[in-house]
Amino acid sequence: MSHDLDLIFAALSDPTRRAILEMLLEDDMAVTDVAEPFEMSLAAISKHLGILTRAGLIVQEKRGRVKWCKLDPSAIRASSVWMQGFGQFVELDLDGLERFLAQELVQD
Amino acid sequence: MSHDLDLIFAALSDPTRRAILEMLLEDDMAVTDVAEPFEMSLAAISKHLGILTRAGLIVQEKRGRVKWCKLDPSAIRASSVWMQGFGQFVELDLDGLERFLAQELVQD
DNA sequence: GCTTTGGTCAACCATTTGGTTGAATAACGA
DNA sequence: TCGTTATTCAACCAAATGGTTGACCAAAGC
Repeated sequence: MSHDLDLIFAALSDPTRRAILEMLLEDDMAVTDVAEPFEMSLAAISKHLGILTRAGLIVQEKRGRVKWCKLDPSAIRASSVWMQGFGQFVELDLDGLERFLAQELVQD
Repeated sequence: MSHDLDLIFAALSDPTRRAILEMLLEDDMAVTDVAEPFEMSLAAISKHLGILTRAGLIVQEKRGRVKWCKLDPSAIRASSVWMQGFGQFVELDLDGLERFLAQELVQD
């Protein structure tokens, strides 16, 4: 529950795990399907998913023999809040954020 | 120059380094002064500062025998931009961001 | 029931990480 | 010039990380 920034940032520091998060942005996925595009063992992916889960970045729910993985917004929000503590940085980023929000509106 | 998210998030995953960043938010500091509140060797802090520098989170500038450390916004911005890719998350965080921005206006 | 499918566990390995200490370097102050 | 201050370097260490493989368990499917 309490968002551990150590775990969150450590989880985000690995490119495989960031790629997994980006995949889950598209849709919820089963473990096997998450593993498919990567050139590493299923066990390795399973470990990565465990790290993402412990960091609170995803949740895993077992239905039948399939374990579904889906994004959990709360941890990303926690780290994002920490970053917002860097007021001057957020201020400097307003341009980018504005562009982003404009783009969001188009997509709706 | 190219912001390496691996390095940035790995740098942010250590509590000592996040504390250092928060200290530098107050003011630029010399290496010895950065080390003062921590119960670890100066060499260890020097390593942490190296990691923050390589991640692009701070810049170090030597004047005389003193090396000054200051925040560098660009890397935080890079990671923040990556997070913004998670559109649904940003959307969920807009309330907090609005409060933050309102607070910023008061401070000006 | 038996076989396949989905996923984890355990043991292992190489590499990286975060710390230590002691020596080295470089600039300032007297 | 000499000692002090600021900082890094090098060697070392224990623990964590990211991967492997093979055995294992549980749920379907035939």
